[in-house]
Amino acid sequence: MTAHNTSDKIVTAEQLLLSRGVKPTPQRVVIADYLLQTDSHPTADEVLSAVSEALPVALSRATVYNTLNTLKEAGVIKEVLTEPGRVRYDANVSHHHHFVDVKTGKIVDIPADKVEAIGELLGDQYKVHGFQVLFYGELEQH
Amino acid sequence: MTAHNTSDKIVTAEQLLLSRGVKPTPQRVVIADYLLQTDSHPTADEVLSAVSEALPVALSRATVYNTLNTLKEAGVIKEVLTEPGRVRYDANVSHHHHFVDVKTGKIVDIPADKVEAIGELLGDQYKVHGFQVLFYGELEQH
DNA sequence: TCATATATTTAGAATAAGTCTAAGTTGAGA
DNA sequence: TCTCAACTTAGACTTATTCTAAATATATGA
Repeated sequence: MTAHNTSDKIVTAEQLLLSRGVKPTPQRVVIADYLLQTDSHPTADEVLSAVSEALPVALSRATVYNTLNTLKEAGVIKEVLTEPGRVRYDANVSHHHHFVDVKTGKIVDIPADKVEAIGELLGDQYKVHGFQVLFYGELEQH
Repeated sequence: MTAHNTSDKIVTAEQLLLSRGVKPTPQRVVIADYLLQTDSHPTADEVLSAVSEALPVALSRATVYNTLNTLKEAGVIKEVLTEPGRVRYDANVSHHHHFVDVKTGKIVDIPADKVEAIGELLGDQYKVHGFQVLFYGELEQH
């Protein structure tokens, strides 16, 4: 299966892993592939069950966690924290934001340019209850 | 002990709880009080040890969790999600953002108005590696 | 005040997400 | 083909949090 990465070129999960220096084992390929073709921001457990049922070979929970960490360290995927106690994963590693529907829990990507005029905006597509900007970086001394 | 809430009036933790319809038991008062006078965005465990050591009476872990959930539901405090696997708490319930120092883990509040021109900004006080806008709200149908 | 109902707190058991460990499997290169 | 390092695995372990059931405290009404 193929998927779009941040560039416009269509790449296979295998090619993507190779390009990031990750050995494309069958388990890693199938997990990366699943993340590339979904927009559902799944948890590790959701990855495990989705991939397991579409797969003949068994896949262990430990491998799912190992692989997600490997892919994250290699820059192939990103963590998304939206709710307490669970980590979600996103194969869209471009700079973007997230909109969480508080009723359904659905998470959709918001392109970075949409957020330039952060206050208003999204007005006709989304009912924004609130938003949280989370900065990562370094404090200067004192 | 007294603390500033979002208004300028100085209120005791007890007065704050009463105003939010939460019965001010000693345990709740001491926990709310601790949160009001710190800016460290502590986890439940950090609340437990900080409050326990400053307290003659024992305080159980379950009470800390119960109280944090009660205070959150009453709007006295907010959850802050910055890292996987841990929930932090903030008695500043005004609309504001957070800056996480990736070296030290220190979390500081960023006033909402600072974020109006989100891209540049913070330039001379902080080295911003990146930021994440997290929206909460509701999707319109389709 | 006393009795009773209700809310709160507690210790510890239970759960859930994630990590670790040690053994087994795989595959690339000599 | 053999070997070694990398990878995967099951299940034990850890950590954060919730649940349970009993004990305690508080409020209410006679």
